[in-house]
Amino acid sequence: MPPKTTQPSDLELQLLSVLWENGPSTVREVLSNLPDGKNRAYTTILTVMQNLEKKGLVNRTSKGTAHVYHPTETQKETLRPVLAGLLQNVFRGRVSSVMQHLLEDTKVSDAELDEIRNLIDQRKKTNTKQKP
Amino acid sequence: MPPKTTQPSDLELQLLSVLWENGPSTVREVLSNLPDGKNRAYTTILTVMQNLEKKGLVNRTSKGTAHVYHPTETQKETLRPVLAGLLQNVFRGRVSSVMQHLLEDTKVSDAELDEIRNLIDQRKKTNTKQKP
DNA sequence: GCATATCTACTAGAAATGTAATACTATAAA
DNA sequence: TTTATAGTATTACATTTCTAGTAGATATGC
Repeated sequence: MPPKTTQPSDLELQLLSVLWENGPSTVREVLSNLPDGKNRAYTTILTVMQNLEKKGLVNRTSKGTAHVYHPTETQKETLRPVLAGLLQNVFRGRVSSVMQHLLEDTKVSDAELDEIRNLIDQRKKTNTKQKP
Repeated sequence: MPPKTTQPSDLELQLLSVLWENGPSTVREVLSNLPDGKNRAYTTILTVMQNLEKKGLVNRTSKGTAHVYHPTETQKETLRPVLAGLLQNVFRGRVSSVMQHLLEDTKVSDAELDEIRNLIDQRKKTNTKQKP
C-alpha cells in the first residue's frame, strides 16, 4: 500500500508552510517565522517538528549542532488531501463557493485578481481540450 | 467582550455544513447526510451536536420526541475565521495560491469556472471603485 | 397493557494536539 | 579548562476531538 496519508494538523501545516516558504530551516528559524504571531516556547516547536518527522513529513540534516528540517513532500502533495477534505466536507465540492467566501472577507490586490483570472482561463482551455 | 470566537473542529464543520445545505435537521438526518461517507454511531453525531450547542453554534427546537438543530450563525460568519486562519497561516494571504492548489486537483465544470470569473470581475470593479 | 423502536442524556475513554519543563550534550568564550 | 550558551531528547500533561456505550424517557403497534 502507499505509505499512508498522515494528515498534518493545523499547527503542523503552519510549520510546514515556513519550510516551503523559507526553505529548509532550523527549529529556531521556524519559531521566529511563524505566520500567526503567537508566542510559543522553543521546545514547543521542537516537539511539533519531531512529530512531523514521525509522520514522515520532514527529515533533517545537521548543521553544526543544530538540525535543519526539510519537507519530504512538496506543498502541493501535502495540501492536496487537506484541501480535498475541506472542499468536499464543508463546501460540497464547489470551488466557486470557496472562492466566494475567500473573496468576501479578504483584501485581494488587482494583481492577484488577474493572476486568479489567468488560472481560470488556463483551466478553461484544458477543460475544453479534455471534454469538447 | 464579543461572545468569544469558538473555532469549530473539522467534524463540527462537516455537521454544520449539513445544516447549511439541507436546512435545520435532526441528528438522524445529519447522520445520513454526512458528506464524507464514513460510518459513525448515532450517538457520535448526537454528542458532536451537543458540543456544537455548547459552543453556541447551533440551537434546537423540538419536533415530536426528537430535536431539530439550527445553526445560529450563517455559513459566512462561521467560515470567515476558519478560512482566514488557513489563508494566513498556510497560504500567506495569497488567495491566488489557494486557488491554484484547488484547481490543480479538482474537477471543476465550465459553469463553475464562469462563476468564479464573475466573482473576480465583480471584485475588480469594487477594488477600482474603492482605491482608484 | 406490554413489547419494540427511537430518542435524549449522561458518561467514558482513546487518540491527537498543543504546550512546555527538565535533563543532558556539545560547542564557544573566557 | 571551566563556564556559559544553544541545541536536542525525553517526558509530561492539559485540552480537544472523536468515538460510542448505557440508561432512561417516550411513543407505537398489537
